[in-house]
Amino acid sequence: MNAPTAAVNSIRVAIVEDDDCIRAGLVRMLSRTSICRPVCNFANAESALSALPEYKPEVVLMDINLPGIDGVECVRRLKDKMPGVQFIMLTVYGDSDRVFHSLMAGASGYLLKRTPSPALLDAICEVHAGGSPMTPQIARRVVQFFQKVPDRSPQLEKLSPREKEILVLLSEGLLYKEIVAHLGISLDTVRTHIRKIYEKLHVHSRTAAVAKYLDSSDRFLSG
Amino acid sequence: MNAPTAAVNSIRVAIVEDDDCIRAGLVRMLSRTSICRPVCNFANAESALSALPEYKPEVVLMDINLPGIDGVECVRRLKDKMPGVQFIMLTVYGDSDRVFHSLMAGASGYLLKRTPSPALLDAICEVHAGGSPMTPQIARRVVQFFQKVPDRSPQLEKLSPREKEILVLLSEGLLYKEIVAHLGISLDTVRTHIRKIYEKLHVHSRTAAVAKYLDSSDRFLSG
DNA sequence: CGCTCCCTCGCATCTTTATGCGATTTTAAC
DNA sequence: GTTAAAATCGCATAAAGATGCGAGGGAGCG
Repeated sequence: MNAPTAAVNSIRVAIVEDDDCIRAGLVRMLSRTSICRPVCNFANAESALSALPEYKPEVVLMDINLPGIDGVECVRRLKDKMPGVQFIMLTVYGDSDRVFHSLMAGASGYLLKRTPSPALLDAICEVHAGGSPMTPQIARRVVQFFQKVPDRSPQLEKLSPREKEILVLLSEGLLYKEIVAHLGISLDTVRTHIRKIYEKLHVHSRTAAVAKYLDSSDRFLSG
Repeated sequence: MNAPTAAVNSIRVAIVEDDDCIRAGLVRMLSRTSICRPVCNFANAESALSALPEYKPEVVLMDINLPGIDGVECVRRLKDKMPGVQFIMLTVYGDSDRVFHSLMAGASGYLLKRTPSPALLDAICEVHAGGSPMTPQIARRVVQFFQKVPDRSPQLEKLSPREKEILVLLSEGLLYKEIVAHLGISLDTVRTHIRKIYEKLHVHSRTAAVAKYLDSSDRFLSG
């Protein structure tokens, strides 16, 4: 099974890349394998946006730097129309901001353009199988995101258990009277607790307290 | 240069793993290369916490499942004492919650125990070079974090640019009058915008709006 | 025992928000 | 060239929130 002809079960791949040379190279590379098949390719986001969906690719290789509409925005719009399609971003270097914007736009993988062909093929398979291929360098950028809150806010730790409990309810948008109903205490008691919370967090409004709370702890997880 | 003897410039690796068999296997494997060198190994977190720092490892392979203090907590405490050391978590399968807890505790890599030896060695080098090796499956878990609102909050997208702008200010805890000063518009205009925001988000208080906003979009990035 | 902290409750007052019902202008879309 | 949406402003009223002052009961500590 080394025939370069398109296998029926090969992964349908689309390419969006403005450099003619690189684009042709990718097409050629994909054509030489049986696991992938280039079904279409575009030199800019505009043409990809209008014509790419017709080809029903399963995986899209997307250059992040495109003239006009850039790769991130292109992914955002395409992902909206084709939620099941997997996008791999290609970039010349790991631009931190764009990594996140791409991931948030719906991309699943993030590779450097100088990735060798075999690794790129692996990545296409991985992303097609539900993984998120990315270079360790780029992964580190992502990982650092989860580490940037070293000591979950010193002020927050000064709150008493009851105060933390109420702060959580505040952050969920409950009215004072709803907190009253929820905790079975009087309105004035709620006021007193919140007053203390404000003192300890050095704020003067509930939204500021909530902002400080949500901004300085693991709003990510349950515990 | 195939001598199993410790090279001077080899990466100093520590191992924390409660399964004697696996631990011995890792030590043996690392001993057979010139790029790494096992400098110590422990069967539980407690002994690692007290003795590991003395050996000054550069990379630590940490089993996530340990009796008593678990691997995540162990990393948290060790990372506190040795910020420059890189930790790679080892797990039998990709447990979603623990992935994040590990990353937040300070781990940089996350691999499955069944990772083949060459790949594990690569990972040690990568983490030592500032990367974050992880399997594509685990990377996907991390990536999904940035996408966890598949259609990034339908309601939020209905907001006009100005409304989004004001919502951001609201979420930072600014008073109406502060928003007035910030945007150079009248108090009543701010009211009108916020009224529309409430309508579109189906809420009736600023905190509820902020909660909805922070809970369903990119609180991560600038724009 | 006195001290401190937490949780509870009350009253009074002032500020901030929420919302109903308007309006005009500009710009983009059909 | 009408329609629609966005951004701007105004007035009025009612609800919610912020804050000052005070106070009693219980848990824990030196």
